[in-house]
Amino acid sequence: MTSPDTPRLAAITARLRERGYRITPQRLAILRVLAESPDHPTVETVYRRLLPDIPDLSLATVYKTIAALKACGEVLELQFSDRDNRYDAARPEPHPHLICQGCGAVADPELPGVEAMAKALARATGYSILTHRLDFFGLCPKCQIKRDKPDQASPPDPSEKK
Amino acid sequence: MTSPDTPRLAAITARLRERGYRITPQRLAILRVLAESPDHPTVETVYRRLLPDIPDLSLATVYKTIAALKACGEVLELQFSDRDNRYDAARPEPHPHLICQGCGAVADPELPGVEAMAKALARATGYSILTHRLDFFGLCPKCQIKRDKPDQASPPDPSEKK
DNA sequence: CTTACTGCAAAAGCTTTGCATCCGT
DNA sequence: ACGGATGCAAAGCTTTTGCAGTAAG
Repeated sequence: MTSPDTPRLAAITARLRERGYRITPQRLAILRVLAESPDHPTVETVYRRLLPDIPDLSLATVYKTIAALKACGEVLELQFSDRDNRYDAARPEPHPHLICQGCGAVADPELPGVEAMAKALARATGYSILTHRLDFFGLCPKCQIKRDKPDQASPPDPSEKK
Repeated sequence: MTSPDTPRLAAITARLRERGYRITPQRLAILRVLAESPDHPTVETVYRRLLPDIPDLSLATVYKTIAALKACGEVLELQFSDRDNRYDAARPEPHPHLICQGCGAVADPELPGVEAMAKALARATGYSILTHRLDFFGLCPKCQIKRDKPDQASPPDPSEKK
């Protein structure tokens, strides 16, 4: 029932182990979701996806596992103050995101050039730039259509909610 | 004692008025801070700066005033989930920020090119892009120096804290 | 005068923490 | 066995909300 480890998942567990973290079944499952979900899940989403398989999983464990990943630099955290943070352990290095304000989808567009901006900025300002965040907010094609038909409005993330 | 209105402050109050919002002394003071502070203050910071002049000001009023500004599109909100949000009513349109992780300073570097990226992205993905956020995180020159002398570490925002 | 605004306190979220028990290594 | 991890519940923080009194237009 357990799928084979992807290279990325293997790299994460290796890193955690060498930092002294233990790989428990809960952690492995959480890491798998974080490393293999292309949708930048929230903590809640990770939790709910795993609950059927691990009925006594706790939200705290998901938070703590993500804290471990952050300490190792193995996850990218997209912070929001008005909604749940979202996580990407598949690509922990900073990269641009395209966020649909209709359905909440988060995509990873290919968009080079930011690194160059960072270098130019560092040169111009004297700052040492360690990381960055580039998010574009808008409406995906689907939500643009739905926006025109007020009948069937598009609630954020209709699939999995409280 | 009251400084003359800057053009930006006048524009904000005009916009609020035409939307049916009332300009109270508290609001005017809050708007003044938000529109004229170059340091992207937090709600707490706005509150503490005004407390000497308006001793019974409440935090809720600051939050509510910012909500009004957001509804009118007259303030830029930089959201963080692990610290207070920061606000810029001087330049409400999206623009890059340079954030020092040592002292918490937020600067407005001149850095064109993001708009072009947004247009290219919209074309390539079919998304309609409404806004964006570009933040660079690093250490300002001062904090780089302090980082080397562990003696006098640089606490975030040494001037005004709880 | 009408209706929005203020300040206070309570409520709401999301995230973190304390602790006893459990289980990787 | 040792020491970190888990799960539960409580605590923490920032932000929002409800309400009675107050004041802008």
